[in-house]
Amino acid sequence: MLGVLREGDLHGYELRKRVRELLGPGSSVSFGSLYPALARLERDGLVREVEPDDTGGTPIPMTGSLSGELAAFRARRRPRTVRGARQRKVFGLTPAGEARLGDIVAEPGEDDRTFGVKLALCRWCDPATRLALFERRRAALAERLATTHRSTTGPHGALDRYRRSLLEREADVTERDLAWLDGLIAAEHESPDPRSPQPTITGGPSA
Amino acid sequence: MLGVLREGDLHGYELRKRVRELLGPGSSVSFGSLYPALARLERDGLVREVEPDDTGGTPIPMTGSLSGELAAFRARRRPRTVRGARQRKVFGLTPAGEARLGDIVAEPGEDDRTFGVKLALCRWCDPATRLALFERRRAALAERLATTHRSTTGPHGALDRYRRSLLEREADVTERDLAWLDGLIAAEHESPDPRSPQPTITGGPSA
DNA sequence: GCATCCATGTAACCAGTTACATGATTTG
DNA sequence: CAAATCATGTAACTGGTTACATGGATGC
Repeated sequence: MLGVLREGDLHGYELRKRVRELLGPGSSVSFGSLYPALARLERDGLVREVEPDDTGGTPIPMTGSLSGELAAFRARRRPRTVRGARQRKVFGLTPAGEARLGDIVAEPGEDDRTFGVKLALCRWCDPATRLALFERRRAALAERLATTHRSTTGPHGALDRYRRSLLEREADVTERDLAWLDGLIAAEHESPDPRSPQPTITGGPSA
Repeated sequence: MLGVLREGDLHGYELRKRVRELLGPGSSVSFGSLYPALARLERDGLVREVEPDDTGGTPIPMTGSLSGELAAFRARRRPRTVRGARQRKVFGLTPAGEARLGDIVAEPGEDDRTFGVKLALCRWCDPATRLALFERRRAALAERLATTHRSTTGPHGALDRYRRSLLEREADVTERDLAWLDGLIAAEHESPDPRSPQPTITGGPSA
């Protein structure tokens, strides 16, 4: 949620949609978990209700140069029955929230799910943290590959063909992920920070 | 747990180890979840405490020579301090548990995690159910591939390179999984039920 | 005016993790 | 005998899902 909000202020309903598409199909983020989580974040001072500056909520243009953070102190609950802006509560990251987001990407201990999320958000952290994330992931995958190979030739000699196939697939995916990560790491060394430059030449974010 | 018990009676401690290795590295099954779950299964009549017949539990010296202790049905909590058989409670599947296991593999709605588990256990269900499982999974992956491709060329034109790479990897893995599943399905058509035959010719378990 | 979507929440329930408590067995 | 491992549990905390309750906005 912090990572999605980093890209622009949003209200809960829209935030949920973004989170769902970020986590990919099959993800389950219900309102019953999202709103309490949002309330917790607000209580901890990581997000804050802000003026709806319409960068979020509507699928409008791109490059929302995130001009938020301004005029946030005036965010009060006045009835905004303006067309297209109902009783929505729009949230934005606080500085503390941004810091927390950086910490989350930086702190170790990512599994398959969380690594995907971190990768999707790592644009917002500094190049060193990002590279460390990649290297950590690479080490974890290498370790896993070794474990998987041990399993195939392991003590339980008699694996049925389904489990064997499962292990083979696992090894295969892990190997490819390693190569994929190597590519990411190499790209990182070439141009460590793709966010600020916004290069219109060197194959930037947009095709 | 039902699936692991299907292969032999086990006590909780050993069951946890088996479940952990079944779910692969990075899985987290704690005692605090396992024992209550086991208690629920027993309450629901899916598992039952049985005599330890040493097929599972210890790879150590067999034949506990538990002589004429007649300890059979009255497996009370009395201290059975026989060597190699401590105060363990060994559980086995009941017929209802076996049926439930079959139902679980058969019922739709598997995500990435649960499909792996089902595949690892599908040896125990009938070929038709198994094939249906594979076909369902195949359809789900095809759907996902389409979704992923829509995302790459989607409305949010501006994907940073990390997200783009993530989507490309996702598409790649999904494509390979489709091919992998096709292989499994083909193999299924060739020999639908590999549990009894145990062919020693067509590329056995060990390399 | 009624259905439907948008939008925000709350309450009951369920389940998992961590940490704790206990004790038996084996091993050095 | 002390420490490590095996083995079974319980309690507190956390957090997620489902279902429910509410209400404004939009379209027919």
